[in-house]
Amino acid sequence: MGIVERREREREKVRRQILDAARELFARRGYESVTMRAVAEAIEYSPPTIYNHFEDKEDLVQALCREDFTRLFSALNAGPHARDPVERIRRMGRAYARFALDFPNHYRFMFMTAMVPDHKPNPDEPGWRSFELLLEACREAVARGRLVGDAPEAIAQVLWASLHGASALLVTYGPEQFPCVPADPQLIEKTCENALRGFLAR
Amino acid sequence: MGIVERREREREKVRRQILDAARELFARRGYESVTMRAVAEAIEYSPPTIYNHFEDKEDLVQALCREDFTRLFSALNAGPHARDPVERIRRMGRAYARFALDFPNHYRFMFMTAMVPDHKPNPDEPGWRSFELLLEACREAVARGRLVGDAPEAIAQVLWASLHGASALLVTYGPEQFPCVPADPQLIEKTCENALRGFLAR
DNA sequence: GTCGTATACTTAACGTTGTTCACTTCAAGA
DNA sequence: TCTTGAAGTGAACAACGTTAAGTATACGAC
Repeated sequence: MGIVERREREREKVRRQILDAARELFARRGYESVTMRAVAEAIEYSPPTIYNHFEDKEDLVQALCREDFTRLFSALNAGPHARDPVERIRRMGRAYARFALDFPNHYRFMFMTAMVPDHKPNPDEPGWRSFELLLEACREAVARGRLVGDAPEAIAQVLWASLHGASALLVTYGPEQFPCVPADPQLIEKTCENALRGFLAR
Repeated sequence: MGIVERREREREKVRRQILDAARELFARRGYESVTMRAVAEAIEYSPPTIYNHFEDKEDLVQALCREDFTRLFSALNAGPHARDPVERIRRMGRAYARFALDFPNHYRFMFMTAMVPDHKPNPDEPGWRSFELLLEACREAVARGRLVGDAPEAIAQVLWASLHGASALLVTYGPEQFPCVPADPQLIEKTCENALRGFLAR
């Protein structure tokens, strides 16, 4: 009865090829440059074959991003587990920003692109799970009196928003194209630190 | 010799019609929905006519955004001129965020979309001029000892990044689709205030 | 008034995109 | 041996941005 398993494996293998080819195109040149035909050509299949594995182009890129974001969340979790929750937030912030700068097209698609209007967030999504990590650290920091001034949920959102802002500006403009004055080379670090400082108990 | 002037007026009138039709489409349904054909149909001309007034679609939308951003910068400048530079920053922040939420598609295009790689920022661009407003207020605040901890240029960038982050998250997800916990209804206000607090002299 | 000329505009088309349909092929189960 | 179901393909469709070629018209010069 290994037949259906073998078929399943073969199917999975093609799916993998599609994802890998699409990732290459997507990471290098962004959403618009991932054409179904280009992906098909890269794996030496005809374009309609992709539709046997993915509903449409958006579904394909979503799957792609979900994979890579899963890596991010491992990165957020990895490293020595700092005892101090504030230090933990700092390290997560650095890993988060590093991901944004290393995979700007993924970041753009996941955090800077409108979803379908009726899309409800889902606890299995990496976005949800990563925010939970931050939220947990904030809860602990508030419980220990290290962060003050608001509820952990609000603090976590403000911290995320601030760091997202710095990351998104760099993803959008690059360090070279800021208006008026060039981007501060430590913009991310400073934004993260300043947002924390606003909540830090003294 | 009013003939060339009249011709010029007629030409300008068509240009206006194009911009207004495109604005309607763009504001309501975003960049992708602004098709040259749809704009042409709205003004009852044939599609190629648009190319007599704009180089291509991107040029059209750029012109559109420049117009509306000019309004933003008036808004940033308007209102009673607060004596206290920190209060001025607060008010600019509110006007900025209001613009982002009122015109999310404009905001997305100007601040969340990659420009052509070789594009150099331009002092006449509204983005540049608005940042100058913020920078000026920061310089004054630092000079008066109201904000401390870094150079005015760095402070201005961190403040902008933080506020942009909150605005961009709301533009992307809307208040309903945040992961894990719903968006704090005061996210913008809190992010802005927290970023300021981090630099405030005590 | 008549003749070139420049300008605004349109029709038709090109090349590309995402996606669908009808068809073939071929292995698995009855 | 026949049937069935899935995988894969070629051709096509509609929509897109954009361009080329041609037409009409209003202008300036004779």
